[in-house]
Formats: sequence, C-alpha cells, structure tokens
Amino acid sequence: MGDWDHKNLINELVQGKDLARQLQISLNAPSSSQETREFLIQKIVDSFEKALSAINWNTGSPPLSGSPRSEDSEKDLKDQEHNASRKRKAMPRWTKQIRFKPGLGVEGPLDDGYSWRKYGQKDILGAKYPRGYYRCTHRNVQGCLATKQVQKSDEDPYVLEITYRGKHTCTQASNVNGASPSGTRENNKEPNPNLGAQQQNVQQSQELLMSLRAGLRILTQNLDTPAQPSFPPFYVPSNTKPENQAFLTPMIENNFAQSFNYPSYMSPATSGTTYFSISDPDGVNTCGANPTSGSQINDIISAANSPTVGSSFPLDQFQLDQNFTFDNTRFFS
DNA sequence: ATCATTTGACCGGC
DNA sequence: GCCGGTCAAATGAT
Repeated sequence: MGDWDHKNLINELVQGKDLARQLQISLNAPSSSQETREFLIQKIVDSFEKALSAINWNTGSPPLSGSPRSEDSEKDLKDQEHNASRKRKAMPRWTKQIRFKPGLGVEGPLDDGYSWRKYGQKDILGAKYPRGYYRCTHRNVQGCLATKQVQKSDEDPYVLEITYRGKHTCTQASNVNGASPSGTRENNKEPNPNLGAQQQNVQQSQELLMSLRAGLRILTQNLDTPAQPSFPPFYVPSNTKPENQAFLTPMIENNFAQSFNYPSYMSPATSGTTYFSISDPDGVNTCGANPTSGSQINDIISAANSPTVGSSFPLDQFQLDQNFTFDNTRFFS
C-alpha cells in the first residue's frame, strides 16, 4: 500500500467515524429528517468503500452505487442522468454558512479540496447580492453532477451561504497524484503541488483548525454585535483588477478540509436545533480531493460582491466560522 | 492554445 | 408571466 493509500485510508476511516457520529446525533434530533439520516448512512458506506479500495480490497462494486441501502442514491443518480427536472428535487441538498471577519490570520487559500467551475450568476429576487452557480470541474469528463450555489447573506455581509446539490461522482483517478496529468491545468496555487490531494487537505485542515481555534474566541465575542456593513469585509489582492476592488472577497472557500473538533456555539436565532461540530463537511463529496481550482477566489468575488469601497484588510487575515444545515438540521463547527 | 469566467439568452416549473 | 437555474458565446487569464 502506497503512502497515499495509507493516508487516504486513514482519512476515509476518520471520515466514516465522524459521519457515524453525525448520524448518531441525527438520530437523536427530532428535526432531522429521514432523508438526512439515509444520506449520512450512504456517506458512511461510501467511506468504507473508499477505505477498502485504498487497501486494494475489491468491493465488487463501484463507489456510490453498490450498497444495499443506496437505493435513494442510485435513484438520485439515475434522475441526475435522465431527468433533469425531477433530479433537482431528488438530489441531496445541504447548506453551509461561512462567516469570516478580518483580524485573524488564515494562512493560504482555504478551499474544500474540490474544483468547481462557475457556470452562471443570477440576481435573486429579494436578495441583495447575486447568487453564483458552480458545478464540478469534472462534469464533462466524469459526468459528476455535483453543484453548489454561493450567495452572500443579506443580513450579514460577512456570511456566505453555500448550498450544495448532488454528490460528487467523480473519482480521484484523474487527480490522485496532485500533479495534474498533461493537459489538465489544475490549480497551480496549491501550497505544495508535490503533495497528494488528500495530504493537502490534511495540511490545510490543520492550518485551518488552528486558525479556527484561534479565531473562535474573538468570533464569539463578536457574535452579539452586528457586523458592520459600512466597510468591505474582504480585501482584494493586489493583482485584482481595479474595477473589482469594490467587490471585496475573502480568500476563503466553502469547504474547510478535514476533521476539527472544537466547541460549538449557540446562535440565538437557531436555538432549539441540533448543534454539533462536524468534521469534513465535504465528506458528502466523494469526488476525490481535487487540487483546488484557482477559481475559488474569483468565485467568492463574484458571489460576495459588496458595493462598498473603503478600508481594506490583509487578505490572509480572517476570522472564520461556519455552520452547516442539511434538511432541518443545522450543524455548527 | 487552452481553460475559466462573464453575462445575456433560454428553458422549465410554478 | 415570473423567477430560478442552466446554457453557451464572448471575453479574459495564463
């Protein structure tokens, strides 16, 4: 078993354990739907399948399709393939909110380890900010139908609401070695292109965990005070075009890599719902950790454009927290 | 040259 | 007909 397989195996096992914990909590949460639970179960099965494949154990079925309890998933996938309209309702869908504030150091680009390609942007009725639409970069190559929507929160300019739809069905095969094969131009922005994607995720998650831990205290302090919309929440890197500098954006991305456990906090607006810290919220994505697309920054720029101009902050300094909802259950991390 | 983003057009559901 | 979501040609970035 190669080094990467070993790490991948550990990742999958840890992820499976965390997902099982989420399921346990979900089972005790009245607000959690059956769909949520089945989705978590499917993710657990996926993790085991991937773990087995990491040790070259032939499960006899491709990931995401062979488990006995995956009827819904299989149906979803078929819907995705054959029925675009029904698909949309059937596809698993979950929302994550990311809050960020200037003032804390977050080293390096934050990303979910998956590559996304923007395919649209719309002004949404009643929303202050446009919604960006993204799909998996590997859609054309592998038929991966995972998508996400990114929208800046009306209430708090420091919050991005990110809705994921569908599961990644692409595999790691195309990018398992981090360095892209000829032809594909994956992100050259990765901190260490020689690392495998999974390893990068671990590395990033560790950095992020530290950042989040460091930031949580201050964030908690600020929770009771409304964000100040009078100045831009993001700083635009120096190489950003001047016309975009009015639309400040964080160097953060939707998904924060892997496991981190630190105290949840309660939001007054969401008391009564279920809280727990989650690890690898992207565990729902079975698309192998992809080298991050360089589009992440621009994603947020367009998704979080703020019509304000003014003071700026170092790009690498943010305060972060996120919460995550799936169906009626809200998760905080 | 190739791939990503932008943005108006288009489509389907309600 | 409105609106959210997607397509695809034009444009931009590397």
